[in-house]
Formats: sequence, structure tokens, C-alpha cells
Amino acid sequence: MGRKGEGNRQRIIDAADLLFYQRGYSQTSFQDISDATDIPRGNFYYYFKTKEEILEAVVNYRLATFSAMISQCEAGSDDARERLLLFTNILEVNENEILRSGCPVGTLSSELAKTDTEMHNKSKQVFILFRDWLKAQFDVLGLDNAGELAMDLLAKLQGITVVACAFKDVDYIKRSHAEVKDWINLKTLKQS
Amino acid sequence: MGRKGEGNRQRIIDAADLLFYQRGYSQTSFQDISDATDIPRGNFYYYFKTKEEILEAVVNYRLATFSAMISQCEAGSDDARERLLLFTNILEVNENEILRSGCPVGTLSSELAKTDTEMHNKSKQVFILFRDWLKAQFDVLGLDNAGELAMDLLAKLQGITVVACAFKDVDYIKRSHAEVKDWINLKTLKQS
DNA sequence: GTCTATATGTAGATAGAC
DNA sequence: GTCTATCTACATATAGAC
Repeated sequence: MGRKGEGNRQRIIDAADLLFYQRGYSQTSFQDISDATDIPRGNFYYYFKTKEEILEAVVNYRLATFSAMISQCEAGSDDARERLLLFTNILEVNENEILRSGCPVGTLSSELAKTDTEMHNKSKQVFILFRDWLKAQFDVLGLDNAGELAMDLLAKLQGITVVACAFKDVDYIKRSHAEVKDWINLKTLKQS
Repeated sequence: MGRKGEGNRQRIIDAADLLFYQRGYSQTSFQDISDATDIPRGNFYYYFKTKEEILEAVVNYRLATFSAMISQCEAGSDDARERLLLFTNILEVNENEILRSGCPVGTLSSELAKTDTEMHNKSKQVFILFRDWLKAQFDVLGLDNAGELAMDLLAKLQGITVVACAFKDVDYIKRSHAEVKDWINLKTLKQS
């Protein structure tokens, strides 16, 4: 047995990460997290002072998770155009979760924008991580409007998830994923 | 004095409509609506049996509101392409609200998708209203993929609002609004 | 480090006087 | 139709025994 402390801390973060995604932050209670982990409610306060601190830990965890995902894209190809295409695969890899709960990054940002300026700013870091990496890929390809293209690609992915989730339309994900890949090829292969 | 009943009912709906947008549905309490209307909490139950019934009334109210907005687009031009361009003006007309709280339709849909399948389905009606009208415009212009174009335009607008709200970026709204208009012209003016 | 009992506030909802 | 008082459930958070 011994020290299970950090193990429990991570188990709380894992469960909260999933529940915040599936139910939203405000609609997830300590009881929900307790049920998912079999760790008693009162115990949470040994690891976190407030619910917001759990949220902050979840966002930090997502930053690490998505950084790892980006590293996988980096390792997947040494052509920046192909790395961008790899990145867009999240749409279909996670299509079932997207249909049920939307995008974890976008929906959390939208929720926090309405209620908590400080945590909204914290959650924004994930978007910044994505945007900066996407911009770097377009930069490598020599495009002078790399920053704008990065924002546009982010917006495309967010729009697809919101609409696909609203209409519960799997085929829309597949079709628009193909169109996003076409758009990337158009932007990165065109001669002008 | 006399019967102020329906007046009060509408005042509740008006206040709830705004608060559900600014704070989210679950984060808006009866107390919040009471404060905004000066109608006591307990009184709400004379008009609505549950909080969900208020939400349903708000969605119905939005359906009426957005139908009126669409009628204005109809009245604005007898060219379907120009009506589509008029429709996209919501982006800049409401830019301050979008930066603060996102899109009222998209954020409500995203919230309800996580917690309440039945009301999520109800809220979807607003998206359907938009999609069907957009499709009708593309149909008039003789495009055979009108349904897909309607979904794509919806997704573009949703993506722009999510990203603009996340980054609090007014300029992004303006730039991407211009690009959406270019896209509409490209799709509806191209000869092929 | 772990867990139970409990404090404190507020949510949605109800009952009944006026 | 209107309003107050109140109910029950559950939220986050704390205290303190083990």
C-alpha cells in the first residue's frame, strides 16, 4: 500500500477530465467524480482546495495530452503538409465522442466564457497550443499568412464539431473532414 | 392593473432568453430571473411547471425571433445570393455579444447535448430553421448540392464564433466575415 | 493520507394566505 | 393572479477522528 497519494490525485484528474467533457464543468459534481473513482468526496480537498483547482489541473493535463498528440503528428511525417493532414484525423478518430459531446476544447471554452473569465483564460491555453503549432506548420511551408491559416483551420474544425453534434450527423464529419484535407492541399500546394 | 398575466409571462421569457445566453441554462437560477424581472421566484410556477418549460418557451421564442430575422433577409433583396450575404451580417451586427458569450444557438446546443437529450433535440429546431432556409436559397440559385452548402455555411459561422469568442478577437470576426462572403460569391457565381 | 460527519449555502419546487 | 414562507435535495466546503 504505502503512499497512494499521487496515484489518487491523478485518478481524480482522469475522472474529472472525462466528466467535464461528457457533462460539462458546472454540471459535474464532486459526487459524480467520487462515484467514478471510489474516492470519498471529502478526500478531494486533500489534493485540491477548490473545484476550480481541479479544473485547472484538468486543463494542465489536457495541455500535456494534446502536446503528446502533437508530438505524434511531428513524428508521423517530415512534411509539414502531411503533418497538418494527420492533425485533422482527430475528427474521425474521435467521431463518436464528438457526436455525443462536441469538442472538449471548444465546449469547455464556450462554457467558461459565460461564467468565469479567469478560467476561460486558462482554458484558452489549449487553443493557443494548437494555433501556434498549426501556424508553425504553415510557416515551414513558406506561407506568409500562416497565422491566419492557423486560425481558419481551427475555426473549420470547431464549426464541424458544433454542427455535427447538433445534428448528430456522422456523415457530415466524414464529408467535411475530406473537404478540410482538400483545403489544406489547396492552400499548401498552390503556386502563386 | 387587471390581467398582467401574459405580460409577466413574456417578461420572464425575455429575461430568461438573455440570461440563458449570457450565463448558460444550468447556471441561470430562478433567483437570477427574478432579480432581472422583479417577479418573485414562486410566481414563475403560475406560468411554467418546471425550469425546462421555461427553456422550451425560450426556444419557441427564439424560433419566432429568428423567423422574423429571416423574413427581413427575404425582404432585403430578391436575389438569393444577396439574401445569403445579408444573413451573414449577424456576425458583425452581434459582434460584441459573440465575443462575450458566443452564438446563442450553438452554445445552447452544445450545453444541452451534454445533459439533456430531449431539450437538445428541441433546441436543434433553430438550427433546422436556419439550415432549411439556407438550403432554399442555394436551391433557388440552381445548385445541386444546396443541402451540403447550407450545412457548410452553418459550420463556418459556428466555427468563427467559437474561435472569436475563445480568443476575444474582434478582427477575426471582421476578416472571416469578409471571407465567408467571398465564399458565397464563389459558390453562387461560378460557372461550371 | 484517508474517511465520516457535518456545516453552510442555494437550487428547484410547493402550499397556502391574500 | 400575486406573493411569502417553506420544503427537500444537493452543491461545495470544513473539522476532526483515525
